[in-house]
Amino acid sequence: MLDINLLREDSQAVARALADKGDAKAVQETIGIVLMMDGKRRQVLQHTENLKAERNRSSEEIGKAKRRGEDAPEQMTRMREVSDHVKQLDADLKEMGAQILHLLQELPNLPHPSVPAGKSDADNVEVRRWGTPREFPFAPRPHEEVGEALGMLDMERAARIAKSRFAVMWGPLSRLSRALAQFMLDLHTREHGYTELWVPQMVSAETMLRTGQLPKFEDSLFKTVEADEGRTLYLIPTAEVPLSALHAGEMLTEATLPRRYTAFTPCYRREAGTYGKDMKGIFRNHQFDKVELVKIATPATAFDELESMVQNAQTVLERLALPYRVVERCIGDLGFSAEKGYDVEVWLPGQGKYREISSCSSYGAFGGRRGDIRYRPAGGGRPEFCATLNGSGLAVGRTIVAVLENYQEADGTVRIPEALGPYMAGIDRLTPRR
RNA sequence: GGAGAGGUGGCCGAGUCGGCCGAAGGCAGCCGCCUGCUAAGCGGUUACCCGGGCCAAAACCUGGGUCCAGGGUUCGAAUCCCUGCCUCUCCGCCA
Repeated sequence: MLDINLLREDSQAVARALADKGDAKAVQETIGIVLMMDGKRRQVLQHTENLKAERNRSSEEIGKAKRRGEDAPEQMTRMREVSDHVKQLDADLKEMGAQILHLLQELPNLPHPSVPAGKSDADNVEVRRWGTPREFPFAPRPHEEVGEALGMLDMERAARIAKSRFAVMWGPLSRLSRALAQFMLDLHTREHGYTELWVPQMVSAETMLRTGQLPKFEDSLFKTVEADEGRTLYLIPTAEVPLSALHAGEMLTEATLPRRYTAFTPCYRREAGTYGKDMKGIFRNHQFDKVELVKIATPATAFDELESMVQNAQTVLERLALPYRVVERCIGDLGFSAEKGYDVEVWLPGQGKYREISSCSSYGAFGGRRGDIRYRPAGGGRPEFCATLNGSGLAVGRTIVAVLENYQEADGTVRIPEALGPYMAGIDRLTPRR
């Protein structure tokens, strides 16, 4: 959520900055309405506060009179009217405030000036590349073929017991999944300074609102059905949701910042509107595992924290010897809440492309304001909103895809990356089961 | 599932028969004094949010709101009533 003061001070600058991020006209319009309503609300607010001041004064006088043993019937009658009036005005104010808040929440974050221009992911800017894609003496196959040939990836039975876009992994492949998650968590907690958390995988509608998932992305969430409709729980689409909601409404002390959290959870996504896209295998499924990284920092350090977070994600791929590139997302591809962000894309020989395996974003104070996470500055002074960041470190499902494709051999076997040695109980190669 | 207790400032905690309570006291923080260092001690100070004034901004002044949340009673609610959420204790039950 943007700071409304930004709009009051220079709405044109905000409108210009947001022009490329969404529907420029709609944004312009929203800003106009917000300012109009804000002005009106403040007028009513002043009026109301004057009445309240009068009421407070009067009530005090009445109190004093009563203690003297006197009575003040006329005053009480008059204040009764004032009170009724105030009640009505308060209700109006509440309504106006809610509307303004609602509109404010529809405005996306301002892109940082360093973010490259552009409309879609096609305009993202490659910032670095690591590793050399392996030369195959045969045509490398896509992961679903490799997995199915191994007899370890079973999309058919998964579709039968659930529906399409679900998977069953057998034996050593299943173990590979677990090994990858374990490896990533160990890396981030032991070497990158993150604290591992175990969090709810279902959260309240309120939490979904506070983390920006609702109302916009209702279509892409799975929700549960409960007897009490008011308490519907949603399955998390990413651990970012519970992690970034963790300190909602809290006041942190600067000395404890930045907080670096990581959590391994399944993620559930409806993937509505993606029919026909990445239909094969486990690249885009309704359920997948992910190790998530979340940071809560001071706004001043947010960009440094973003850079180190990307580095943390890269390290996972480097240890697994998987070639990747990093692109900086352009304004159009930045997303609603981000002020700056990078995607890490892993090389997939089966597709002959680099594909996203991690997305790291800095939300800045926009995230802290929306989630109401503040900190008290070290030297004292007024509380400030924290900056929030998040990134994948990494999506386990897609890492499996990358391993299957990059480590496949002509004979249909798949080698296990060396870094996973300690986690695979001596298995160094996946060989077809019979 | 049954019975009871409770949710107060960064933290702990007091709030009597509704008014003099944004709230005693403590801890922690900050400023100053003192002290070879440290520890201790002494004095002062510190809630948050939103308007308005002033204004480049802060400070400051001023008004309002906030004692889990939402309603209600009342001239006036941290204090009374209702609902919800959460926590704790005891009993039962299940793992």
